[in-house]
Amino acid sequence: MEKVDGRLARGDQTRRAVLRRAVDIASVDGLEGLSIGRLATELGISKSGLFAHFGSKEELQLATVRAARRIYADSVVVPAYEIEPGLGRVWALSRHWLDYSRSRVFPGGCFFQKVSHEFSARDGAVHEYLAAVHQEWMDLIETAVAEAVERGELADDPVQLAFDLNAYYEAANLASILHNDENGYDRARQAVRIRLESAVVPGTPVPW
Amino acid sequence: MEKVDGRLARGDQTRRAVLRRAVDIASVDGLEGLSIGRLATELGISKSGLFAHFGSKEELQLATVRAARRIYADSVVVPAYEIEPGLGRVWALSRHWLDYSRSRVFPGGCFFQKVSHEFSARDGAVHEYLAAVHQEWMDLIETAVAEAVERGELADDPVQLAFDLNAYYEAANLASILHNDENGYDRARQAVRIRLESAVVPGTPVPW
DNA sequence: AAACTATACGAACGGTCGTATTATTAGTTT
DNA sequence: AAACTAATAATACGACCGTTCGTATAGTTT
Repeated sequence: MEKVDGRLARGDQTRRAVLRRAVDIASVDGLEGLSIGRLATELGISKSGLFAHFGSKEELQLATVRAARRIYADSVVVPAYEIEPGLGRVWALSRHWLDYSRSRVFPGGCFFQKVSHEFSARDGAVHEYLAAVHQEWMDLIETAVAEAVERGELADDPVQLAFDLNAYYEAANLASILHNDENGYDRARQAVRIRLESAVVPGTPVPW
Repeated sequence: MEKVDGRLARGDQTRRAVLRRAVDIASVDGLEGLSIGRLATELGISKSGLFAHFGSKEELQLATVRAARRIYADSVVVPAYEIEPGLGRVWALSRHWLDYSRSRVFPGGCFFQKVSHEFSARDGAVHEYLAAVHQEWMDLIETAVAEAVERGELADDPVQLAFDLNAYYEAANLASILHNDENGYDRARQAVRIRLESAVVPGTPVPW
């Protein structure tokens, strides 16, 4: 993948550029709307040259999802994990998720919401990978909540609370893109706060 | 549209059959995955004959969304409106929505969640219509909540509560299709109950 | 310098897409 | 039965799809 001196081989540079563009296109038009010819034209390279990097459309789609997962992790998970475990981290996770959607890290809003719905009712490798990423994400929220419970800051079922929080995020994302306004984010932020307040152990200092 | 004796003209029968199949396909593969050739083949009619009913792909898509809206209204809104206005109706709305998703009125789960995400970041008539239907739906929940508030059964901001409830519905729908299990529905039902309990005026008889 | 590998290219393939034009059938009206 | 209208079909079009192939070039290794 990488040379010893840190530079990228020629092919990896291309691959990286392709995937950076691919995630943006897919966040708007989906992984099927992402066509190889269109991608090549937009990047000014040949269709066949691009194709050779992946070998099949499905491999391109999988690579695109993997690339999006890295960007997502950097935008949401990493910053939230800089906060100490506990209620503060749960709150940070919520804030960063909503910022990630609002700031259009992907131009079409949350990449994963888009393509998860696109592939939700099909089968194949892409569906399975997306289902795994979704589960991974839910587990991550549940863990963050469970840590806050262990510390005596929250008292609630982590699975239920994680479900609720994630529901607010996604509803805000869809509303903002569909209606092109940002009201949903305030609604979601409010929903998160109310929901956390209903679970917070009295006396716990609160991060908002 | 309809003859005086109640029978449908030949063309309307075809149109109806086309749209019934179209909503099913679109709920699985989206409105772009819904191709005219495929639709004609599955119905055993000619592509050109089918095409003549709509005149363009976009018109077919719009007609499909309108057809889905009718089915949705019959499955969710009508049954909920048989209940008296108030908390009972809000609860009925939630139950019927979750049943509508769970029972796969559309094989791919909620038609509108699917195609709303598909067209969320594009522009054109389909996007606009879907945004309007989404708003119409949110208004409907808000109204149901507001009626319960007027009756002194709930005390909360109707817009906020409607946002939260709808978020639970959609999260359950996605989880159930993506992972092919029904746990999400119980989670959502629980979330709705908890959220309503947090807003219910003490002394109000509760419908669950 | 020669041999080899990685990368990119242009051209073409069989298919399917949405759409347009023209013909044929079925139903209704006179 | 003839005339007319509504509905369906047949055929064709250019554009784009994912994919394959043969070839050219650039970079590295010997």
